[in-house]
Amino acid sequence: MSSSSCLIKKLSHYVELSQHDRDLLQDLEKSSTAVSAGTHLREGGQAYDDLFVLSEGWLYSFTILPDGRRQVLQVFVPGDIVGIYDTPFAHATHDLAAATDAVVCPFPKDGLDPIFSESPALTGLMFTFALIDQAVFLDRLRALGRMDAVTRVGHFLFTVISRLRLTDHDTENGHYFPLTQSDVADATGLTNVSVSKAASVLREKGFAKWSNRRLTILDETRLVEFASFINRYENIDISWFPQPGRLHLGRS
Amino acid sequence: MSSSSCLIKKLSHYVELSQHDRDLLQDLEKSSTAVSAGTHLREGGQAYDDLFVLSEGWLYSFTILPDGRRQVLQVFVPGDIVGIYDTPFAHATHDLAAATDAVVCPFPKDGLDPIFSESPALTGLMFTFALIDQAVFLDRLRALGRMDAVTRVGHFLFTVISRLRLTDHDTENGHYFPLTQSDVADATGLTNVSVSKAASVLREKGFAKWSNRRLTILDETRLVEFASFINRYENIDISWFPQPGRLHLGRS
DNA sequence: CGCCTGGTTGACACGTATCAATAATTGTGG
DNA sequence: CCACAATTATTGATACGTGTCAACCAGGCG
Repeated sequence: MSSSSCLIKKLSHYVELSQHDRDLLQDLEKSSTAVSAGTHLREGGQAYDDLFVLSEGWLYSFTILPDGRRQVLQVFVPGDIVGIYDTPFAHATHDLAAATDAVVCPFPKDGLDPIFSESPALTGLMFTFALIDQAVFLDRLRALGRMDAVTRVGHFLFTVISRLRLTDHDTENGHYFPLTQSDVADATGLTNVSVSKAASVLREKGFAKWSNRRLTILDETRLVEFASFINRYENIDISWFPQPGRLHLGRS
Repeated sequence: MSSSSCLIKKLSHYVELSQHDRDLLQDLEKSSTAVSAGTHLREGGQAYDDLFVLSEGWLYSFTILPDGRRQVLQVFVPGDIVGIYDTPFAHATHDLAAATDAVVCPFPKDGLDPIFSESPALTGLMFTFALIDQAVFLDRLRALGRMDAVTRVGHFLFTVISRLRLTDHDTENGHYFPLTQSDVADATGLTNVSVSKAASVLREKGFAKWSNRRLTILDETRLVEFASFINRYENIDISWFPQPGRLHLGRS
Protein backbone atom coordinates (compact mmCIF):
# COMPACT_ATOMS: atom_id res chain seq x y z
CA MET A 1 0.00 0.00 0.00
CA SER A 2 1.77 3.13 -1.16
CA SER A 3 -0.74 5.27 0.77
CA SER A 4 0.83 4.05 4.00
CA SER A 5 3.98 6.12 3.30
CA CYS A 6 4.04 9.26 5.40
CA LEU A 7 6.27 10.94 2.83
CA ILE A 8 3.60 10.46 0.18
CA LYS A 9 0.92 11.67 2.58
CA LYS A 10 2.95 14.78 3.36
CA LEU A 11 3.66 15.62 -0.26
CA SER A 12 0.05 14.93 -1.25
CA HIS A 13 -1.08 17.72 1.04
CA TYR A 14 -1.00 20.43 -1.62
CA VAL A 15 -1.29 18.64 -4.96
CA GLU A 16 -2.63 15.39 -6.29
CA LEU A 17 0.36 13.21 -7.12
CA SER A 18 0.43 11.07 -10.23
CA GLN A 19 1.04 7.36 -9.94
CA HIS A 20 4.50 7.92 -11.42
CA ASP A 21 5.28 10.48 -8.70
CA ARG A 22 4.16 8.00 -6.08
CA ASP A 23 6.35 5.33 -7.57
CA LEU A 24 9.35 7.65 -7.53
CA LEU A 25 8.78 8.37 -3.86
CA GLN A 26 8.17 4.75 -3.06
CA ASP A 27 11.60 3.98 -4.49
CA LEU A 28 13.20 6.12 -1.79
CA GLU A 29 11.83 3.81 0.89
CA LYS A 30 12.99 0.57 -0.69
CA SER A 31 15.41 -0.32 2.08
CA SER A 32 14.82 0.34 5.74
CA THR A 33 16.75 0.10 9.00
CA ALA A 34 15.53 0.18 12.56
CA VAL A 35 17.34 2.43 15.04
CA SER A 36 16.69 2.53 18.74
CA ALA A 37 15.93 5.57 20.86
CA GLY A 38 18.99 7.60 21.74
CA THR A 39 21.09 6.43 18.81
CA HIS A 40 23.48 9.11 17.61
CA LEU A 41 22.98 8.91 13.85
CA ARG A 42 25.23 11.63 12.53
CA GLU A 43 27.84 14.01 13.86
CA GLY A 44 28.10 17.62 12.72
CA GLY A 45 31.31 18.38 10.84
CA GLN A 46 31.82 14.76 9.85
CA ALA A 47 31.36 13.35 6.38
CA TYR A 48 27.93 11.89 5.84
CA ASP A 49 26.85 9.33 3.31
CA ASP A 50 23.21 8.66 2.72
CA LEU A 51 20.16 10.77 3.13
CA PHE A 52 17.09 9.01 4.39
CA VAL A 53 13.35 9.10 4.63
CA LEU A 54 12.10 8.90 8.19
CA SER A 55 9.43 6.25 8.07
CA GLU A 56 8.59 5.71 11.75
CA GLY A 57 9.55 7.43 14.99
CA TRP A 58 11.01 10.85 15.74
CA LEU A 59 14.53 12.24 15.30
CA TYR A 60 16.03 15.60 16.10
CA SER A 61 19.07 17.53 14.96
CA PHE A 62 21.09 19.46 17.51
CA THR A 63 24.47 20.92 18.38
CA ILE A 64 26.48 20.81 21.56
CA LEU A 65 27.97 24.05 22.83
CA PRO A 66 31.46 24.40 24.29
CA ASP A 67 30.02 24.26 27.83
CA GLY A 68 28.23 21.00 27.02
CA ARG A 69 24.73 22.36 26.75
CA ARG A 70 22.60 21.32 23.83
CA GLN A 71 20.53 23.25 21.32
CA VAL A 72 17.89 21.26 19.46
CA LEU A 73 17.44 22.69 15.98
CA GLN A 74 14.94 20.60 14.12
CA VAL A 75 12.50 17.85 14.98
CA PHE A 76 11.89 15.20 12.35
CA VAL A 77 8.64 13.23 12.26
CA PRO A 78 7.50 10.45 9.91
CA GLY A 79 7.41 11.64 6.31
CA ASP A 80 10.39 13.96 6.59
CA ILE A 81 13.47 13.61 4.43
CA VAL A 82 16.53 13.89 6.64
CA GLY A 83 19.78 15.39 5.44
CA ILE A 84 18.47 17.11 2.34
CA TYR A 85 19.53 20.50 3.67
CA ASP A 86 23.11 19.32 3.99
CA THR A 87 23.52 18.63 0.27
CA PRO A 88 25.61 21.70 -0.58
CA PHE A 89 27.98 21.16 2.33
CA ALA A 90 31.02 18.95 2.40
CA HIS A 91 30.18 17.81 5.94
CA ALA A 92 27.03 17.28 7.96
CA THR A 93 25.95 20.63 9.39
CA HIS A 94 24.57 19.22 12.65
CA ASP A 95 24.37 16.25 14.92
CA LEU A 96 21.41 13.94 14.61
CA ALA A 97 19.86 11.59 17.14
CA ALA A 98 16.80 9.41 17.56
CA ALA A 99 14.24 10.67 20.06
CA THR A 100 12.35 7.37 19.90
CA ASP A 101 12.82 4.00 18.33
CA ALA A 102 12.61 4.72 14.63
CA VAL A 103 12.73 3.25 11.15
CA VAL A 104 14.76 5.07 8.53
CA CYS A 105 15.04 4.39 4.80
CA PRO A 106 18.51 5.35 3.57
CA PHE A 107 19.22 6.27 -0.02
CA PRO A 108 22.34 7.67 -1.70
CA LYS A 109 22.89 11.38 -2.26
CA ASP A 110 21.98 11.10 -5.90
CA GLY A 111 18.80 9.19 -5.13
CA LEU A 112 16.83 12.37 -5.65
CA ASP A 113 18.07 12.74 -9.23
CA PRO A 114 15.23 10.75 -10.78
CA ILE A 115 12.77 12.94 -8.91
CA PHE A 116 14.38 16.13 -10.16
CA SER A 117 14.68 14.86 -13.70
CA GLU A 118 11.33 13.16 -14.05
CA SER A 119 8.86 15.05 -11.88
CA PRO A 120 8.45 18.81 -11.97
CA ALA A 121 5.67 18.50 -9.41
CA LEU A 122 7.87 16.73 -6.86
CA THR A 123 10.74 19.10 -7.55
CA GLY A 124 8.51 22.05 -6.84
CA LEU A 125 7.23 20.39 -3.67
CA MET A 126 10.75 19.79 -2.38
CA PHE A 127 11.58 23.42 -2.98
CA THR A 128 8.34 24.53 -1.36
CA PHE A 129 8.88 22.48 1.78
CA ALA A 130 12.44 23.78 2.08
CA LEU A 131 11.15 27.34 2.10
CA ILE A 132 8.33 26.50 4.49
CA ASP A 133 10.91 25.04 6.87
CA GLN A 134 12.96 28.17 6.49
CA ALA A 135 9.98 30.33 7.46
CA VAL A 136 9.38 28.07 10.46
CA PHE A 137 13.01 28.46 11.56
CA LEU A 138 12.69 32.23 11.35
CA ASP A 139 9.51 32.13 13.42
CA ARG A 140 11.38 30.14 16.02
CA LEU A 141 14.25 32.63 15.88
CA ARG A 142 11.71 35.33 16.68
CA ALA A 143 10.35 33.24 19.55
CA LEU A 144 13.80 32.64 21.07
CA GLY A 145 14.77 36.27 20.64
CA ARG A 146 11.76 38.01 22.05
CA MET A 147 9.29 35.74 23.81
CA ASP A 148 9.11 34.70 27.45
CA ALA A 149 9.25 31.09 28.59
CA VAL A 150 5.54 30.27 28.55
CA THR A 151 4.99 31.80 25.11
CA ARG A 152 8.08 30.10 23.72
CA VAL A 153 6.93 26.69 24.86
CA GLY A 154 3.42 27.28 23.54
CA HIS A 155 4.83 28.41 20.23
CA PHE A 156 7.16 25.47 19.90
CA LEU A 157 4.50 22.90 20.74
CA PHE A 158 2.27 24.39 18.10
CA THR A 159 5.10 24.39 15.57
CA VAL A 160 5.45 20.65 15.95
CA ILE A 161 1.70 20.03 15.94
CA SER A 162 1.23 22.00 12.75
CA ARG A 163 3.76 19.76 11.05
CA LEU A 164 2.18 16.60 12.44
CA ARG A 165 -1.16 17.56 10.98
CA LEU A 166 0.16 17.10 7.46
CA THR A 167 0.18 13.36 7.97
CA ASP A 168 -1.80 12.84 11.13
CA HIS A 169 -5.34 13.97 11.60
CA ASP A 170 -6.09 15.50 14.95
CA THR A 171 -8.00 13.31 17.33
CA GLU A 172 -9.93 14.03 20.47
CA ASN A 173 -6.99 12.60 22.36
CA GLY A 174 -4.43 14.86 20.75
CA HIS A 175 -1.16 13.67 19.33
CA TYR A 176 1.55 11.28 20.31
CA PHE A 177 4.34 13.59 21.44
CA PRO A 178 7.38 11.70 22.67
CA LEU A 179 9.75 14.60 23.34
CA THR A 180 10.79 14.99 26.96
CA GLN A 181 10.66 18.32 28.74
CA SER A 182 14.46 18.43 28.47
CA ASP A 183 14.18 18.03 24.71
CA VAL A 184 11.70 20.89 24.50
CA ALA A 185 13.93 22.93 26.80
CA ASP A 186 16.88 22.44 24.46
CA ALA A 187 14.70 23.38 21.50
CA THR A 188 13.40 26.56 23.13
CA GLY A 189 16.59 27.71 24.82
CA LEU A 190 15.21 27.06 28.31
CA THR A 191 15.80 24.50 31.05
CA ASN A 192 13.73 21.46 31.87
CA VAL A 193 12.61 23.25 35.04
CA SER A 194 11.27 26.26 33.14
CA VAL A 195 9.55 24.02 30.63
CA SER A 196 7.84 22.17 33.44
CA LYS A 197 6.60 25.43 34.92
CA ALA A 198 5.55 26.73 31.50
CA ALA A 199 3.62 23.53 30.84
CA SER A 200 1.64 23.98 34.06
CA VAL A 201 0.78 27.53 33.07
CA LEU A 202 -0.41 26.37 29.65
CA ARG A 203 -2.55 23.76 31.37
CA GLU A 204 -3.96 26.25 33.90
CA LYS A 205 -4.84 28.68 31.13
CA GLY A 206 -6.65 25.90 29.32
CA PHE A 207 -4.47 26.18 26.22
CA ALA A 208 -2.97 22.71 26.04
CA LYS A 209 -2.60 19.54 28.00
CA TRP A 210 0.72 17.72 27.78
CA SER A 211 1.50 14.61 29.78
CA ASN A 212 2.43 10.99 29.34
CA ARG A 213 3.79 11.53 25.85
CA ARG A 214 0.51 12.95 24.64
CA LEU A 215 -0.16 16.54 23.67
CA THR A 216 -3.66 17.94 23.21
CA ILE A 217 -4.45 21.46 22.11
CA LEU A 218 -7.47 22.52 24.14
CA ASP A 219 -8.11 26.05 22.92
CA GLU A 220 -6.45 26.49 19.58
CA THR A 221 -7.76 29.97 18.81
CA ARG A 222 -6.53 31.45 22.06
CA LEU A 223 -3.22 29.63 21.97
CA VAL A 224 -2.48 30.84 18.44
CA GLU A 225 -3.29 34.37 19.55
CA PHE A 226 -1.27 34.02 22.75
CA ALA A 227 1.87 32.75 21.01
CA SER A 228 1.31 34.87 17.87
CA PHE A 229 1.74 31.67 15.95
CA ILE A 230 1.61 31.63 12.17
CA ASN A 231 0.94 28.30 10.51
CA ARG A 232 3.40 28.36 7.62
CA TYR A 233 1.86 25.25 6.09
CA GLU A 234 -1.28 27.24 5.26
CA ASN A 235 -1.72 29.90 2.58
CA ILE A 236 0.68 28.29 0.19
CA ASP A 237 0.46 29.84 -3.25
CA ILE A 238 0.21 27.03 -5.77
CA SER A 239 -0.11 29.24 -8.81
CA TRP A 240 3.65 29.52 -9.52
CA PHE A 241 3.85 25.77 -9.18
CA PRO A 242 5.42 23.66 -11.92
CA GLN A 243 2.67 22.42 -14.18
CA PRO A 244 3.24 19.47 -16.46
CA GLY A 245 5.24 20.99 -19.27
CA ARG A 246 6.26 24.03 -17.28
CA LEU A 247 9.07 24.44 -14.77
CA HIS A 248 11.17 21.35 -14.82
CA LEU A 249 14.36 20.38 -13.09
CA GLY A 250 15.81 17.64 -15.23
CA ARG A 251 18.76 16.51 -17.22
CA SER A 252 19.13 18.40 -20.43
CA MET B 1 30.52 47.03 -16.61
CA SER B 2 28.82 43.86 -15.58
CA SER B 3 31.56 43.14 -13.04
CA SER B 4 30.30 46.04 -10.93
CA SER B 5 27.17 44.06 -9.99
CA CYS B 6 27.40 42.70 -6.46
CA LEU B 7 25.00 39.92 -7.38
CA ILE B 8 27.39 38.71 -10.06
CA LYS B 9 30.31 39.01 -7.64
CA LYS B 10 28.44 36.98 -5.05
CA LEU B 11 27.43 34.23 -7.44
CA SER B 12 30.91 34.12 -8.98
CA HIS B 13 32.32 33.13 -5.63
CA TYR B 14 32.10 29.39 -6.22
CA VAL B 15 32.02 28.93 -9.98
CA GLU B 16 33.12 30.77 -13.05
CA LEU B 17 30.01 32.15 -14.71
CA SER B 18 29.59 32.11 -18.47
CA GLN B 19 28.89 35.32 -20.32
CA HIS B 20 25.34 34.11 -20.84
CA ASP B 21 24.89 33.62 -17.10
CA ARG B 22 26.17 37.13 -16.51
CA ASP B 23 23.76 38.50 -19.04
CA LEU B 24 20.85 36.72 -17.39
CA LEU B 25 21.79 38.23 -14.04
CA GLN B 26 22.36 41.64 -15.54
CA ASP B 27 18.78 41.55 -16.82
CA LEU B 28 17.51 41.41 -13.25
CA GLU B 29 19.05 44.79 -12.54
CA LYS B 30 17.65 46.57 -15.56
CA SER B 31 15.45 48.93 -13.59
CA SER B 32 16.42 50.51 -10.30
CA THR B 33 14.80 52.62 -7.62
CA ALA B 34 16.35 54.57 -4.78
CA VAL B 35 14.85 54.21 -1.31
CA SER B 36 15.84 56.26 1.68
CA ALA B 37 16.91 54.98 5.08
CA GLY B 38 14.01 53.93 7.26
CA THR B 39 11.59 53.24 4.41
CA HIS B 40 9.19 50.43 5.21
CA LEU B 41 9.34 48.41 2.00
CA ARG B 42 7.06 45.49 2.69
CA GLU B 43 4.68 44.40 5.41
CA GLY B 44 4.41 40.81 6.60
CA GLY B 45 1.05 39.20 5.81
CA GLN B 46 0.34 41.60 2.95
CA ALA B 47 0.43 40.72 -0.72
CA TYR B 48 3.76 41.52 -2.33
CA ASP B 49 4.50 42.10 -5.96
CA ASP B 50 8.05 42.22 -7.17
CA LEU B 51 11.19 40.63 -5.92
CA PHE B 52 14.32 42.70 -6.20
CA VAL B 53 18.05 42.66 -6.30
CA LEU B 54 19.63 44.83 -3.65
CA SER B 55 22.19 46.86 -5.53
CA GLU B 56 23.36 49.39 -2.93
CA GLY B 57 22.75 49.89 0.78
CA TRP B 58 21.47 47.57 3.50
CA LEU B 59 17.99 46.28 4.28
CA TYR B 60 16.66 44.03 6.99
CA SER B 61 13.59 41.90 7.49
CA PHE B 62 11.89 41.86 10.86
CA THR B 63 8.66 41.26 12.73
CA ILE B 64 6.97 43.26 15.44
CA LEU B 65 5.71 41.39 18.50
CA PRO B 66 2.37 42.06 20.20
CA ASP B 67 4.16 44.15 22.85
CA GLY B 68 5.75 46.30 20.16
CA ARG B 69 9.25 44.94 20.39
CA ARG B 70 11.06 44.02 17.20
CA GLN B 71 12.94 40.94 16.07
CA VAL B 72 15.32 41.42 13.17
CA LEU B 73 15.48 38.22 11.13
CA GLN B 74 17.74 38.77 8.17
CA VAL B 75 20.14 41.45 7.04
CA PHE B 76 20.42 42.09 3.32
CA VAL B 77 23.58 43.54 1.81
CA PRO B 78 24.42 44.44 -1.80
CA GLY B 79 24.21 41.40 -4.05
CA ASP B 80 21.34 39.74 -2.20
CA ILE B 81 18.05 38.85 -3.87
CA VAL B 82 15.23 39.99 -1.61
CA GLY B 83 11.92 38.17 -1.41
CA ILE B 84 12.98 34.95 -3.06
CA TYR B 85 12.17 32.96 0.09
CA ASP B 86 8.59 34.22 0.02
CA THR B 87 7.83 32.65 -3.36
CA PRO B 88 5.75 29.72 -2.09
CA PHE B 89 3.66 31.92 0.19
CA ALA B 90 0.56 33.85 -0.75
CA HIS B 91 1.70 36.78 1.40
CA ALA B 92 5.01 38.30 2.44
CA THR B 93 6.32 36.35 5.40
CA HIS B 94 7.96 39.33 7.13
CA ASP B 95 8.27 43.08 7.23
CA LEU B 96 11.13 44.70 5.36
CA ALA B 97 12.83 48.03 5.90
CA ALA B 98 15.85 49.97 4.70
CA ALA B 99 18.67 50.30 7.21
CA THR B 100 20.43 52.85 5.01
CA ASP B 101 19.69 54.72 1.82
CA ALA B 102 19.59 51.99 -0.78
CA VAL B 103 19.10 51.19 -4.43
CA VAL B 104 16.88 48.24 -5.32
CA CYS B 105 16.24 46.66 -8.71
CA PRO B 106 12.71 45.25 -8.83
CA PHE B 107 11.67 42.46 -11.16
CA PRO B 108 8.46 40.45 -11.42
CA LYS B 109 7.98 37.12 -9.68
CA ASP B 110 8.53 35.20 -12.91
CA GLY B 111 11.72 37.12 -13.66
CA LEU B 112 13.73 34.15 -12.44
CA ASP B 113 12.16 31.84 -15.01
CA PRO B 114 14.81 32.50 -17.69
CA ILE B 115 17.49 31.69 -15.13
CA PHE B 116 15.85 28.42 -14.17
CA SER B 117 15.19 27.45 -17.76
CA GLU B 118 18.47 28.53 -19.34
CA SER B 119 21.18 28.15 -16.70
CA PRO B 120 21.71 25.01 -14.66
CA ALA B 121 24.70 26.67 -13.00
CA LEU B 122 22.69 29.65 -11.74
CA THR B 123 19.83 27.40 -10.68
CA GLY B 124 22.21 25.32 -8.63
CA LEU B 125 23.71 28.45 -7.11
CA MET B 126 20.31 29.80 -6.08
CA PHE B 127 19.55 26.50 -4.40
CA THR B 128 22.97 26.44 -2.75
CA PHE B 129 22.66 29.94 -1.32
CA ALA B 130 19.17 29.16 -0.02
CA LEU B 131 20.57 26.23 1.94
CA ILE B 132 23.57 28.20 3.15
CA ASP B 133 21.19 30.84 4.46
CA GLN B 134 19.21 28.12 6.16
CA ALA B 135 22.33 26.84 7.91
CA VAL B 136 23.14 30.40 8.99
CA PHE B 137 19.65 30.83 10.45
CA LEU B 138 20.06 27.63 12.42
CA ASP B 139 23.43 28.80 13.75
CA ARG B 140 21.74 31.99 14.88
CA LEU B 141 18.96 29.95 16.48
CA ARG B 142 21.64 28.15 18.44
CA ALA B 143 23.20 31.45 19.44
CA LEU B 144 19.90 32.94 20.65
CA GLY B 145 19.00 29.77 22.48
CA ARG B 146 22.18 29.06 24.33
CA MET B 147 24.76 31.87 24.23
CA ASP B 148 25.24 34.82 26.56
CA ALA B 149 25.11 38.43 25.43
CA VAL B 150 28.79 38.94 24.55
CA THR B 151 29.03 35.70 22.59
CA ARG B 152 25.77 36.37 20.78
CA VAL B 153 26.91 39.79 19.63
CA GLY B 154 30.30 38.44 18.55
CA HIS B 155 28.63 35.63 16.67
CA PHE B 156 26.17 37.92 14.93
CA LEU B 157 28.82 40.41 13.86
CA PHE B 158 30.83 37.61 12.36
CA THR B 159 27.77 36.23 10.60
CA VAL B 160 27.34 39.52 8.76
CA ILE B 161 31.06 39.92 8.04
CA SER B 162 31.30 36.44 6.55
CA ARG B 163 28.53 37.35 4.13
CA LEU B 164 30.13 40.71 3.26
CA ARG B 165 33.34 38.98 2.33
CA LEU B 166 31.70 37.37 -0.67
CA THR B 167 31.62 40.71 -2.42
CA ASP B 168 33.85 42.92 -0.35
CA HIS B 169 37.44 42.13 0.36
CA ASP B 170 38.58 42.79 3.87
CA THR B 171 40.63 45.90 4.34
CA GLU B 172 42.87 47.07 7.14
CA ASN B 173 40.09 49.45 8.11
CA GLY B 174 37.46 46.77 8.37
CA HIS B 175 34.02 47.00 6.84
CA TYR B 176 31.36 49.62 6.52
CA PHE B 177 28.75 48.45 9.04
CA PRO B 178 25.77 50.79 9.25
CA LEU B 179 23.58 48.85 11.70
CA THR B 180 22.90 50.64 14.96
CA GLN B 181 23.31 48.96 18.31
CA SER B 182 19.51 48.83 18.52
CA ASP B 183 19.41 46.97 15.20
CA VAL B 184 21.95 44.45 16.45
CA ALA B 185 20.01 44.18 19.72
CA ASP B 186 16.84 43.32 17.82
CA ALA B 187 18.76 40.77 15.75
CA THR B 188 20.30 39.08 18.78
CA GLY B 189 17.33 39.21 21.13
CA LEU B 190 19.03 41.70 23.46
CA THR B 191 18.61 45.39 24.26
CA ASN B 192 20.66 48.29 22.96
CA VAL B 193 22.16 48.65 26.43
CA SER B 194 23.39 45.05 26.51
CA VAL B 195 24.79 45.37 23.01
CA SER B 196 26.71 48.46 24.04
CA LYS B 197 28.19 46.63 27.00
CA ALA B 198 28.94 43.56 24.89
CA ALA B 199 30.70 45.71 22.31
CA SER B 200 33.00 47.16 24.98
CA VAL B 201 33.86 43.66 26.15
CA LEU B 202 34.67 42.58 22.60
CA ARG B 203 36.89 45.64 22.27
CA GLU B 204 38.62 45.04 25.63
CA LYS B 205 39.30 41.45 24.71
CA GLY B 206 40.83 42.60 21.45
CA PHE B 207 38.37 40.65 19.32
CA ALA B 208 36.75 43.41 17.31
CA LYS B 209 36.48 47.17 17.13
CA TRP B 210 33.10 48.60 16.21
CA SER B 211 32.41 52.30 16.14
CA ASN B 212 31.28 55.06 13.82
CA ARG B 213 29.62 52.66 11.40
CA ARG B 214 32.82 50.70 10.90
CA LEU B 215 33.52 47.19 12.11
CA THR B 216 36.98 45.67 12.21
CA ILE B 217 37.78 42.13 13.24
CA LEU B 218 41.03 42.35 15.20
CA ASP B 219 41.67 38.75 16.20
CA GLU B 220 39.71 36.51 13.93
CA THR B 221 41.06 33.19 15.19
CA ARG B 222 40.20 33.88 18.78
CA LEU B 223 36.82 35.42 17.98
CA VAL B 224 35.80 32.41 15.90
CA GLU B 225 36.80 30.15 18.77
CA PHE B 226 35.10 32.34 21.35
CA ALA B 227 31.78 32.47 19.52
CA SER B 228 32.10 28.91 18.15
CA PHE B 229 31.38 30.43 14.79
CA ILE B 230 31.15 28.26 11.68
CA ASN B 231 31.56 29.99 8.35
CA ARG B 232 28.83 28.36 6.28
CA TYR B 233 30.12 29.96 3.09
CA GLU B 234 33.22 27.77 3.28
CA ASN B 235 33.50 24.04 2.60
CA ILE B 236 30.82 24.04 -0.05
CA ASP B 237 30.78 20.79 -1.95
CA ILE B 238 30.72 21.65 -5.64
CA SER B 239 30.82 18.08 -6.86
CA TRP B 240 27.04 17.54 -6.92
CA PHE B 241 26.75 20.81 -8.78
CA PRO B 242 24.90 21.00 -12.09
CA GLN B 243 27.44 20.66 -14.86
CA PRO B 244 26.58 21.75 -18.36
CA GLY B 245 24.43 18.88 -19.59
CA ARG B 246 23.66 17.62 -16.14
CA LEU B 247 21.08 18.77 -13.60
CA HIS B 248 18.88 21.35 -15.22
CA LEU B 249 15.82 23.22 -14.03
CA GLY B 250 14.12 24.32 -17.19
CA ARG B 251 11.00 24.18 -19.24
CA SER B 252 10.45 20.81 -20.80
C1' DC C 1 8.79 -4.89 43.84
C1' DG C 2 12.29 -1.59 43.07
C1' DC C 3 15.16 0.82 39.95
C1' DC C 4 15.47 4.49 36.62
C1' DT C 5 14.05 8.07 33.86
C1' DG C 6 11.29 11.99 33.72
C1' DG C 7 8.45 15.62 35.97
C1' DT C 8 7.37 18.85 39.87
C1' DT C 9 8.27 22.23 43.29
C1' DG C 10 10.73 25.72 46.14
C1' DA C 11 14.88 28.70 47.61
C1' DC C 12 18.36 31.34 45.90
C1' DA C 13 21.76 33.27 42.34
C1' DC C 14 22.84 35.60 38.29
C1' DG C 15 22.42 37.89 33.79
C1' DT C 16 19.99 40.89 31.25
C1' DA C 17 16.04 44.29 31.11
C1' DT C 18 14.58 48.56 32.53
C1' DC C 19 15.05 53.26 33.69
C1' DA C 20 17.54 57.37 33.57
C1' DA C 21 21.11 60.70 33.01
C1' DT C 22 24.95 62.00 30.11
C1' DA C 23 28.11 61.98 26.23
C1' DA C 24 29.33 61.43 21.50
C1' DT C 25 28.19 61.56 16.74
C1' DT C 26 25.60 62.66 12.75
C1' DG C 27 22.63 65.50 10.23
C1' DT C 28 20.59 70.13 9.05
C1' DG C 29 19.87 74.96 8.20
C1' DG C 30 21.74 79.50 8.52
C1' DC D 1 31.71 76.41 8.05
C1' DC D 2 29.48 76.78 12.31
C1' DA D 3 25.58 75.98 15.58
C1' DC D 4 21.93 73.55 16.95
C1' DA D 5 18.93 69.49 16.86
C1' DA D 6 18.31 64.68 16.55
C1' DT D 7 19.98 60.32 16.78
C1' DT D 8 23.01 57.00 18.74
C1' DA D 9 26.10 55.27 22.32
C1' DT D 10 27.71 54.95 27.19
C1' DT D 11 27.31 54.22 32.00
C1' DG D 12 25.25 53.21 36.55
C1' DA D 13 21.32 51.74 39.85
C1' DT D 14 17.67 48.71 40.35
C1' DA D 15 14.12 45.10 38.97
C1' DC D 16 12.75 40.85 37.21
C1' DG D 17 12.78 36.35 34.79
C1' DT D 18 15.03 32.35 34.23
C1' DG D 19 19.01 29.42 35.65
C1' DT D 20 20.82 26.55 39.15
C1' DC D 21 20.57 23.42 42.83
C1' DA D 22 18.21 20.15 45.40
C1' DA D 23 14.67 17.39 47.30
C1' DC D 24 10.73 14.91 46.19
C1' DC D 25 7.20 12.54 43.38
C1' DA D 26 5.16 9.66 39.51
C1' DG D 27 5.16 6.25 35.98
C1' DG D 28 7.23 2.52 33.16
C1' DC D 29 9.95 -1.51 32.79
C1' DG D 30 12.76 -5.37 34.12
